[in-house]
Amino acid sequence: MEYNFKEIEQRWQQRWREQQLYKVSNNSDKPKYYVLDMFPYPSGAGLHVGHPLGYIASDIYSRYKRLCGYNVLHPMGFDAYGLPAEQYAIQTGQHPEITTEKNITRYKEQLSKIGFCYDWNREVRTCDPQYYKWTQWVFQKLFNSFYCRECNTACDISELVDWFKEHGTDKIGALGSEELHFTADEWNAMSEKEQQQVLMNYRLAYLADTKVNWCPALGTVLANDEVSEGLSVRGGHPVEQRVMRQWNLRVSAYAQRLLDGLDKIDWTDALKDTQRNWIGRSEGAEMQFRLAGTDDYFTIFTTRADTVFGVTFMVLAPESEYVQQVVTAEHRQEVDEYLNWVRHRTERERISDRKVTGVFTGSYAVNPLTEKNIPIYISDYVLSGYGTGAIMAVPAHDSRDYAFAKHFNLPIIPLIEGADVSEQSFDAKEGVMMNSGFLNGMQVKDAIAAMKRYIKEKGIGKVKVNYRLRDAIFSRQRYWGEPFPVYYKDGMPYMIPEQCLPLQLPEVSDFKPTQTGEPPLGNAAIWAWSEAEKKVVAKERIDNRTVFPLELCTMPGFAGSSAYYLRYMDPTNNEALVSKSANDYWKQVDLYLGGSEHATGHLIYSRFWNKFLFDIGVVCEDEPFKKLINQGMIQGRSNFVYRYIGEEATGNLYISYNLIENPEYKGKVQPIHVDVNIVKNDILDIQAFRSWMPEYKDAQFVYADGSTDVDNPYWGAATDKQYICGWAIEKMSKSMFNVVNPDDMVERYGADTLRLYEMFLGPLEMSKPWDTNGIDGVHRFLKKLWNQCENIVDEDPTAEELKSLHKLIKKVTWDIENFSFNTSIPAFMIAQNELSKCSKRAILEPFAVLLAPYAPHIAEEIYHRCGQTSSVCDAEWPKLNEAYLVESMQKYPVQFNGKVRFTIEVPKDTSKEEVERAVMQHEDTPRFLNGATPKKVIVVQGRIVNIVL
RNA sequence: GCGGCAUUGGCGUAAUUGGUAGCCGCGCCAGACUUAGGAUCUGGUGACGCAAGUCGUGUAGGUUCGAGUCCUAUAUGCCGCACCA
Repeated sequence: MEYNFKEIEQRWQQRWREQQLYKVSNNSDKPKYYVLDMFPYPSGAGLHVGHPLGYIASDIYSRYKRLCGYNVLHPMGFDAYGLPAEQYAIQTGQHPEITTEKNITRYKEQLSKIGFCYDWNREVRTCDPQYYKWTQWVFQKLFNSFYCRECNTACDISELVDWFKEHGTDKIGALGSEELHFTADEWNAMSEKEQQQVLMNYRLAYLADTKVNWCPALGTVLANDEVSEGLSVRGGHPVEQRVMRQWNLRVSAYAQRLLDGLDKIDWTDALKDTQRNWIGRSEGAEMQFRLAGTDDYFTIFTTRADTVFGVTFMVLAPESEYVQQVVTAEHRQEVDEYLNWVRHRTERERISDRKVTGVFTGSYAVNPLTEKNIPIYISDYVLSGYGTGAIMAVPAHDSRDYAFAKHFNLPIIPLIEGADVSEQSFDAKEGVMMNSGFLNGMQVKDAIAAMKRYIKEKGIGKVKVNYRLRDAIFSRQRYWGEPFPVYYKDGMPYMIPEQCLPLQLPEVSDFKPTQTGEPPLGNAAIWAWSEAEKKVVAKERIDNRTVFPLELCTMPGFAGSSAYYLRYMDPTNNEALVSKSANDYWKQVDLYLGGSEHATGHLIYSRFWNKFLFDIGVVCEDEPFKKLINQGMIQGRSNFVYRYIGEEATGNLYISYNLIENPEYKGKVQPIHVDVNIVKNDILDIQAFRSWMPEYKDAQFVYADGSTDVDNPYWGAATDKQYICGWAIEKMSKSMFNVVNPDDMVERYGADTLRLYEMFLGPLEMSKPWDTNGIDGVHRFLKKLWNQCENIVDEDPTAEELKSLHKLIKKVTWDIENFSFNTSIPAFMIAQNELSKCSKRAILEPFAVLLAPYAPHIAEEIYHRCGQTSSVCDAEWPKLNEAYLVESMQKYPVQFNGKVRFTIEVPKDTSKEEVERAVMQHEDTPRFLNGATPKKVIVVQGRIVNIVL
């Protein structure tokens, strides 16, 4: 009978739906296991064949865990807020809600065809008010919290208020943007607004004038991880720096905990390194330098305290607050010109053009150790956002300072013995100190420690740890996002009452930003907050006494994705983000699968968000994702034809790829992308090409063998000749005609084949190109298996058959537990081949269970042919019996992986002959050898390691 | 510049972790069945050699009885961070 995958797959998918087979309960005696995929953003283009890779892997693992007796949570949802939907709305006038809904429907349709075991009852969508209610709720909690350095946890802001009432800022443990100083009396005398301004300095979600990445093309600000090389990650538009009043999240407060937490979780080293890098902890010292001729000091940060004796000048960032204090009258004009020039440079210019620039301020600082006066410069190579925005320059041992010193002809004092600084600086932290007073003769490492002690004793500085991690900018000047549950009274933000959440996204007349430069929510007619009525009312009613303006920005994409894994635990709860009992049961995500592109975005924010929720007692685990695997990207594999563009070219002639280097064609061909769907194994389907696009209707070819149909009026007859296409690995994209759609694959080969083939392509974590050639191989395997299962009989299996089965059990179990899914498919093929004559129930039933995670539809079918009435999903994972392997080895010794390995002890210096004799006499030997003579015995100093038969 | 990962037949890859390198698949070659095949089945397929055999995991060294696997350099490619003091 033919393998009718379409019928089988549809029938089973329907039955799974009807029986709610994948519905998961929060009450179970079974141990829990939580497998999560990073939920997709439903774009208009639909899924391509690369998207399901991770989903298939997680589905295999989920199904395996279920077969092993776990209660497995494996949900799916949609990250539905975001820029593309809104930009589409601006272009077409369609409401993003409608397009998003349409895209989600399409995604679900595509996903369901592949046969995933999601519990769709738990689906979440970030744009659903019942979902974003809790995003807004967490935001309010962040607003009402501060970070306590002493207890290392987030605390309620009311505790801080109580402290201020009693003690002012004395012995304050709260972490703030700036260090403030006031007494209890001063606090109590402050107005409501003044107090609110002070508290803003400590809140975990706070409003501040921040230097932001402003993207004019997108009309919004972007977070650091959304910008790369001065361009927006989405769309690649230029980004400029601007100071704007924005919501921020005090992620930096959690820098150390985010770093420490990495040691407790099972992520790859690569990903942990990326996060460590992003957090960027560096230990150093803050030092005070006196401004010459005054009693004013300013503070710098350095990791090379040992090099103070080599400081020959100072540099301030252009934005540094010290600048105005330091610049002298005669240098003011020059400095202002420079500052102006710097301000008008875009981020991109600054990155691409790194020539040395700077200006002298006219002032001098005093080196605290040499007591010498050193000039103070301003230069944009010093960043205002890191450390204190001021540095001490050590040109001999820092390449940037070196370049600056050379340019301005400043002295360079080497501090390390043997370091040649005539051509370049010596940046390595190694060697013996010289020219450094009491540090002379010390190793660099010891010198750093000694200097830190020294500056602490002398009171000229202190040990300090700095982090590169900045606070996250949390405002977006866009429509399609979560509204802030915030209104403004007297210029200060206030939270709308918790019981009024969610604050629903209003209708607007236009999604574009308003002409006044306000975000699109400025177009909403009904967008004001009535304190008395506790509800949203018409904007025209704003009087700033009882009715107040609401916040016009929306939250960024990462807001909704930061806690979605918690919502799956308890998706319909209207009383809490997640109930205590649900959270206690599911705890944290055991296995998280997704792309590594989220390493410094979502995966940092989510950990921050979770740690905060842990601090305030909402969740019981400090880390959200116990184990994380990054699946590789699937790239496209494009095909090309080569149009002849030499003299006498008609623009109609295409040269076979193998000929394009020939002298007559070399340099005279132009590669043109051709649809990969009309190419097989790099051979072009001539007829399909001619009808692909009108311009190729009369295409003529020089074929692989050099023959041509240029002069052949009946070129249609030449289709038995081969035209070879070139190929390249590129991003999968419509414009390159290399997009392969999973629906097409399911249509042609079935979901089971697609699932197997995606795993077969290579290791999960590796990036690899999609190449449809080769899918036939795994499809053939399923067809053969299908035919083998036509008439299943109840006979006792032979030892050989049991051996094949148990070999497979061992292999597949090991593979899944080690996420080595690609190596299971060869094992299945070998086993099928070995068992091709076998149609016994006792073999095929466990075989079906082993196959079920990979190819669930055909596995169900085989399982039922074996007489089972329940789903294969509720079967038990086959038990491995090594005895079958050993027992069969006695009968078929040579067949056990072709290799037998065991160890026996023999005295040292035993000759090879004696060893061989010892092997033959060893009690284990007969079992393996069965009378045969070993072909080769490998002896290792007193031990036998290998016996080859 | 710093950090991470990779490099094995014509191609994707495997080698359970230091033990016969190349499993499985694609492609290719040969054969079978076909009126026919972009169908199916069987066999072969790292290189050199008629052969026995020799050589082979980017390159060069090292550790080891034994290295694709460990160490040290080096080259190439990919990824992340980057004027972070």
